[in-house]
Formats: sequence, C-alpha cells, structure tokens
Amino acid sequence: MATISDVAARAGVSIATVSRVLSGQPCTTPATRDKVLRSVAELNYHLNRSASNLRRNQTGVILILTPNMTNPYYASILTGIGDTATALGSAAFICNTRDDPNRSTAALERLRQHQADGAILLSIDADATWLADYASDFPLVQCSEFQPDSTITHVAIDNKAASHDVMAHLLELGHTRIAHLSADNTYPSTRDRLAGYQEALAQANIDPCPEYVVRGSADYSFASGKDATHTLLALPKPPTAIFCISDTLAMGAVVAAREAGFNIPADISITGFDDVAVNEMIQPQLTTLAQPCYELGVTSARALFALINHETTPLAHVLDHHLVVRQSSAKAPAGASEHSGGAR
Amino acid sequence: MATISDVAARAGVSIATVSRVLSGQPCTTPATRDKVLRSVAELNYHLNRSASNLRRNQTGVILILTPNMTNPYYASILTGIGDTATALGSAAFICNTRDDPNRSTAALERLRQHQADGAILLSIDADATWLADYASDFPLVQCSEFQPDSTITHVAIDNKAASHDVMAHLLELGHTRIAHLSADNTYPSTRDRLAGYQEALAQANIDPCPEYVVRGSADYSFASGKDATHTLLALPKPPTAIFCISDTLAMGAVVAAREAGFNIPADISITGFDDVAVNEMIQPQLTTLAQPCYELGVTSARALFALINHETTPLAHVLDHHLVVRQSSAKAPAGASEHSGGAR
DNA sequence: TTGTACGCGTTATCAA
DNA sequence: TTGATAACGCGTACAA
Repeated sequence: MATISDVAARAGVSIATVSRVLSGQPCTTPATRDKVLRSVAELNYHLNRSASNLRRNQTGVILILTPNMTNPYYASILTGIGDTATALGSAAFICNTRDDPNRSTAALERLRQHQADGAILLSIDADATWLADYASDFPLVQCSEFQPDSTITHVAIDNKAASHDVMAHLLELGHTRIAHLSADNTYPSTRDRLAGYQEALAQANIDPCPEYVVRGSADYSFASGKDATHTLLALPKPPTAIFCISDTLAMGAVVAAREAGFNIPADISITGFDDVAVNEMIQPQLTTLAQPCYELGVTSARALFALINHETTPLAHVLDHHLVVRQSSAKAPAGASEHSGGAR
Repeated sequence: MATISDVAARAGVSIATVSRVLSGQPCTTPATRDKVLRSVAELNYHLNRSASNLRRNQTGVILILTPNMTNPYYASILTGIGDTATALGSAAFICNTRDDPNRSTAALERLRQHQADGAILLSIDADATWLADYASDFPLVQCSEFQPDSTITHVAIDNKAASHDVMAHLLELGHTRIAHLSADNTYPSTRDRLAGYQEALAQANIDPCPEYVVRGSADYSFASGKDATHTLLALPKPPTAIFCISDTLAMGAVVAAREAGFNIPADISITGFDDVAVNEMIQPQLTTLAQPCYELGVTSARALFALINHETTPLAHVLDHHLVVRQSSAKAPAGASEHSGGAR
C-alpha cells in the first residue's frame, strides 16, 4: 500500500507534483512527469479514495435504490443508469432495498455521510415529506414513481395518457366489458393507470362495473395475475378484455384464461404494460404498452449528474410511450356487448 | 454539515469524548453521554464516512459484481447476499459489469483504493491469473463460477454431479437419443455440465452423437434456445430428450418443440437447469435441476465476511442441488430408440 | 514549474 | 472518566 509520499520520495519530487501529475494538470515538465509515472508503476501505487474523497468532498459514486432485483422492468432501467454513469466516469452502486423503508433510509443516509454524490430512487418506499426534505439537501432523482405534487426531479412516462391509449385500442376493437387488472400497492403509476381506465370508460359512456377492477399482488406476480383473472372469468358476465397494468400480470391472465377455456384473442383480449423481454416467451404474443425502460435509466442518470454539477435540469422529464399491438388483442366477440350491439 | 468538533463545542466536551460516545465505548458518564447525544441531535450531526474510513482503514461496504441484471438466477443470489450483508451491518453494493472486463477490473480496483472491504464475483470475466493475484491481496469470493484449480474461495453446486442426476433421470425413462443444449460461453459450469452429460452417456454405453450437442447464446437467451432446438428437431433422427443447461434455454426449447409439432412430454422430454421462478409461467411445468440460489448468496456473503474478519473458511463451499421432476419429462416414445428396443 | 505546509473529519494513544 | 494531540492520505493555496 504505497502512498503518494512514497511515490514522491522515489521520484525525487514533492507530493504536490505527484498529485498534479496524477490529476492530469498540464503544468508539469515531461521529464518529471515520466519520473513520477515510473515510480507510480514501480511501487504499484493506487489512490486512496477515502483520503481523496475527504479532501475533495465528493465521491464519484451514485446510489441506485431498487425495491427488488427480480422484475425485468427494473433490469433495463438499471442497465441504462449504469451505462450512463460509466460513460460519465462515475460508479453506479445498486442497493436492493427489498421495499423495506429501513433499508431505503439507511441507504440514503449514506449521502449525509459523504459516501455518495447523489441517488436515484426506483420506488417510493420512504415517507414522502422526509424524502422532500432530503432532496432539498442532496441530488436526488425519482425514476418511474413520484408523487403528483412532487418537488423532486423525476423521470417517467405519462401513465394516465398511456392508460388512455390502451383503452382507445380496446374500445376501437368494440370492447365494452373491459376489466382492469391492477396491483395491490399504492404506487402513483398504479393510481394513474386506474384513473386513465376510469376516465376512458366515462368518455365512452360505459357504466363502470366495480367487479371488473381487480388487483394482483403488490409486486405484480404471475401467480396473483392468474388468481385475479380466474375471479374475473367466474363472474356471471365475464369481461371480453382485460387491461393488465404489468406484463407479468398479463402473462398470468393469459394462462388463467386458457385454463378457463377461453381462446385468446377470439374470446377475450388481454393487454400488458411495460413490454419487457420475457414477453417473447409467451403465446400469443402480448399486446402491451411499451415503456422506454433503458432511456428512463439514461435520462435519470443524466438528470442526476446535472443536479450534482449544479446544472439546470427540468423538474419533470416525461418520456414517450407507445402501444405495441401484437396477437393477444382482437375484436370483441359478436354479441358480447350490451352497448355496441354486436361489434364485428 | 456539522462536524464532530461542532458537537464537542456545543456539548462542552472534547472531540475524543464525542467519538467515544458515538462508537459506544462504555467509559463515559451517563451525564456526558446525554449532553453529547443531545447536541448530536440538535446539530443534526452525521458521521463523515470518508474521514472515518480513512482513519480506520475499512469501509463497511462489500461489492458484488454481476454480469447482468436480467437473469433471474442472479436475482436470487443477489438477494441472499444483500440480506446477509444487511444483517451483518454492512452495505452490499451491486455493480453491473455487463460482462465487460474493463468494467469488472475497474470495480475490483476499488478494493485497492480502499473503497470496499471485499468483493463477490458472480462470473469470470477477468483474466484468471490477474484475479488470483488479486485474491491474495484482498478478500474475494467467487459464486457459481470458478476455475477447477482455483485458489480463490468459492461457493457453488457440483455441476458435474448435477448433470449426472439429470442424465440418470432421462436414462431411467428409457431415453437414449439425448441432446445437450449448452451455451456459447466458456463458463466452468457450462464445461462441467457438458462433461457430466458425456460421462453419463459413456457409462450407459450410448455412442455420443456430435449433432446432439448444440449451443444457445452466451447469456442463455430464450430466442437462442428456440433456434438451437429447431436445428435439433430438423435432424434426420431427432432426439427424444433435450437436456438444457438453463431454464430460459429450456423455455425456448419448449416453444420450438411445440412449433415443430412435438408434444411434450409424449414425443419429447425437455429438462431445464436452475429452477428459477419464471418457470411457473410455462406449460408444461418444467422438470429442472434446482440450485439453492438464495443460499448460494448467503453462503458467499458469510464466506466473504469470514475472510474480511480473518476467520477461517473453507476454500470450496459445495451446496446441495436436487432434481425437481415435473411435467416436461416422461418415458421415451416407444420404438424411438435403437438401443432399448422400445421403452414403454 | 516545483515545493512547503496546512486542513479535510475521524480515531486512537497517551497523559492527566 | 476525560482531554490534548498525533496520525490517516490527499489536494491545494501560497511561496519560491
């Protein structure tokens, strides 16, 4: 563990010179430069970041808080963040909080402790006002999830508009008995998607049916999507379309529908949300609302570095979504609807 | 950003006393203790870890290097590591290296730079001898993948024995035309599973058929599993069983087999490897070799902390695997084999 | 262009 | 039980 003074001694210069050479300042003679670099190599010198960080009061590290590692939706975002941070010369360290507020706050406290320059949050599992206080002291970006009135820089799609797009597609296909497979969490995205669904129904003059809104588990598990769909299909008047707020839920819905003897999309249409890679594994190919996951990550990272460098960046970054129509959605079965009188 | 001397001044004590109180040393009067804790609260003081780490020469951080975030197999391991580190009062920071040696080495260099106390590697993407040098200087644990002659502490299952177990199952079902769907990487696990397959064939006196060994992509992608299976099934004498070295590949194989008009398991048996959660999403349920993923993570973390604390820990930790027989494997179709003369 | 010397915030040793 | 003070390794203002 050679230190900078070891290097200086061996090269016959002062530590100031070594520091200047290593930080790439131009004011050094090629000769001294060489001497320094040679003794760095000979002594196998490496910077002590604790000392450097202490002196400079910054770390070159950003923290990413993710509620879990299993959701492929997060995987793309994380990759986008990591690539961007790497390109910008920082390290992106991912903390798996497991949706545990204690672990989230402990991770964020590391900003106060000078162990990171900023953080990106992929979920809201900390108290909102606490978080706001926090963001006023430190660079913070929220990705995907944020409170409607948030004063924290955030990056996401317009979930309500996206929900309208899904509904427009299903309505255009003649569906009127449309169910909404939501999730048992309080994420703003969940709320917005439900709101978009309800608004679209109202605009189409379709009476909302309370039984048509069901919820899978908080983490959108496949199994819970299957269960919820079975309840839906056991109704006296089952829906002819199910709008799922995640692809995993939709995959559960597909399996459940098959088990219940429904053909997809002839008897029932099913749509997903996110467009994650696992979709390819299922038949029929899923119609879904695609989020630009990787770009969400890239944009979040760029925004965070802007904050860190005291550059200006918008409070809200809204990225474009788009509907990907594949095989799991089709015209409503004839005679299924009491409103459209037999769509064809 | 109050410092320890601010706290000391406000409490009317020395910084040494503050430090002692905060590090929980018993040699302090309850009265001074209270004074100190009160001014800590009033000033909203937080430890500066850069300074602390510099002085103590350790960080309370471990680094996890993962080649990607999308593979659910890694997700469980990462969760096991994270839970264990949290329980032991350390932070587990995950670095996504994307299988890029530059990113891997950059991450590991942080050990030299005193920014972490140790590291767990989930893949081998750094030069082996470089890694060995490294491990002699720093606490290092390899999880899942390690060189056969490795001198680095490692945690994994016995892949060759596991391979034998899969083969025993298929042989017992009367299969003799058994294909091996491998992956286009040089991971030791990949090599060991192939070796087990070949040994088992030899022990059963079955002539190996070179066309029966095919490879999917390096990262076991679903699509590559599908493609490889199509080639397999287009052979003049297609196999009656496919032993896939990952569940994702197996899921691709299932879809391909169906597309080619094969019934599973009546016409062809397909087995996976790992037993990751996404398996539940596919019909028929996959027969697979289950790895104790979460425990692999826990064990790796424990081993690493043992190294960090200079306790002894075995060089090799071998965890138990087991075959989970579900619906995708069954007796070889009658008359399919030229060896068994019509298994039933 | 280079060197001296101080300070970053802690922890730990020693003496009181 | 407490306080003064030296170190940890580095960056930089200032002087040369």
